[in-house]
Amino acid sequence: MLLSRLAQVSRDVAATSARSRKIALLGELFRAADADDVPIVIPYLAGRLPQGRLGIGWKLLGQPVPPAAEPTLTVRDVDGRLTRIGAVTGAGSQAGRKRLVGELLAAATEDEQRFLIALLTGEVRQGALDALAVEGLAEATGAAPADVRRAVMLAGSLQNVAQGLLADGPSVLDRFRLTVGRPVLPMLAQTASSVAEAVAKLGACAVEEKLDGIRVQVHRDGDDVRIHTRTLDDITDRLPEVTSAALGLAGERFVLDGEVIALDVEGRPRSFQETAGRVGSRVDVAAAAAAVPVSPVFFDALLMDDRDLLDLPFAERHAELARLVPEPMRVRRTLVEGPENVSAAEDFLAETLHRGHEGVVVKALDATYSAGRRGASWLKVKPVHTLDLVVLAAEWGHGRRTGKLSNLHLGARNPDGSFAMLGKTFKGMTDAMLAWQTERLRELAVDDNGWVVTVRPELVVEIAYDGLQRSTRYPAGVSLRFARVVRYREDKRPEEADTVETLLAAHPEVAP
DNA sequence: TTCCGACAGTGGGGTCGCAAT
DNA sequence: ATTGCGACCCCACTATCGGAA
Repeated sequence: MLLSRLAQVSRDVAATSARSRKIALLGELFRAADADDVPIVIPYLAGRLPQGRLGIGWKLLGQPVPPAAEPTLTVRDVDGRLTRIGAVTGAGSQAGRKRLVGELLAAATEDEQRFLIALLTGEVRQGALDALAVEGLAEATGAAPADVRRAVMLAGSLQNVAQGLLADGPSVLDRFRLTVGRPVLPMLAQTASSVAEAVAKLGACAVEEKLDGIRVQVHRDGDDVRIHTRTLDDITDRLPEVTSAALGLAGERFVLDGEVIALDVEGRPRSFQETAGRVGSRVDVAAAAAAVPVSPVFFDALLMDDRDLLDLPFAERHAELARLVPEPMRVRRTLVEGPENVSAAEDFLAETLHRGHEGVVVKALDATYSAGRRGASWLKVKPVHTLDLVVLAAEWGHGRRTGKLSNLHLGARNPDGSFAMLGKTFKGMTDAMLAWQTERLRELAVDDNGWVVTVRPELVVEIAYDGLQRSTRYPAGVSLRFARVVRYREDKRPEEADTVETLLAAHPEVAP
């Protein structure tokens, strides 16, 4: 199949807002693909490369290349070239990769170039990713969408399912079962604004501490232990302590879900930055582990011996977990029967925060494990802080925000009346707010370099954030974590904005 | 007819590792 | 030795479609 056909379909998919139409277009393309093309065509149309990321970003793509006049590239040709590009490493590799990418782009038409660049940078913005590709695949093969979706979650990959399905039909879907050693997409949580709201929604539930670490799925099969992240990357080699802990449990075959976190000698959590730095260290793992040891803390069991637990209610999965894993290696929790016991849940949240953790996750006791979904049966609750900050500048938006000032630069007051930038945010704005702030900030503009519009510091905005973190980038030595706009404070003057001093006083553990 | 679940988009800060400077 | 880039951790929120109620 020619690449030009994919580029055309991607354009058509982007051009329609109707999901049913997007799915039909994808299904049509998948039906037309040869068996050999399927492992390439499906990930491409889901916006991903079968090879994973290749170390090619905006910089390496360089200046525009004159396009070819006629489409000649086949998808298999492109796949082969990209595999070779990914294999280039060592000194001179950037120049080598750049040359090969340039040759590939030179062989592509304008349309194909657009698609390839989007694919390589991970920015195929066609309003359809994995979920709609799954629907398209179901349509192309006559399989039930729910069955395909489940197989993909269990396989951890759309590609494998697609290949089997197009070769052998819907009967292959039963082959995809939870297997030790093959990671499944983890279940995710939605946000609730309070414990009371979460308990009211879920009824009988477990309230568990939410640790600010790295999500892990741990598989053990005899002496073999594998550890995977939320995106299913294999990080086994970086976490010898977790491997030892898994081997120390009195079970031969299991799959557990949990978090790894660095704790200090008193058992209090170290900062997320420390945990993330440790888990990210690959070169000298022994030194990293000596400096920042991490602990696994589990909250769910997906498989035990040869029993798949995914469709059991959480209460039963947890009972299995508790039989295998001793209490210190499980998250702390409390059970709540319903809204009448909400104060117990609130007390537990307060205790958890006092112990230095991030918040709680409220989980329905009757819920099955919905792999890969951000289901409504897990609700996280974290405290939210707010500040009144001053807009120092704003950046022009992209995509559907093109022509709107989007990303705000936020500042707190210094003693001398100047402002210290604490970070940026593009979150929390409605379309109406975007329109309003674009107009208002243009009135205040003192400079526009085409990317950033600098403004007189007069507009006050209320910002919600999850906490402070150490920063080498910003002048106060701290930055806001997960800042988002709540509302504009036109009733406030910049002299009334919050100060760096009060901010640091509110987070003494982070203050430089 | 209205409501709501699921998705995609829009980017944020930090850290590590690698290659280039 | 330092700098810049890309990958991957963590993530909040809004708009929209289309099926459920």
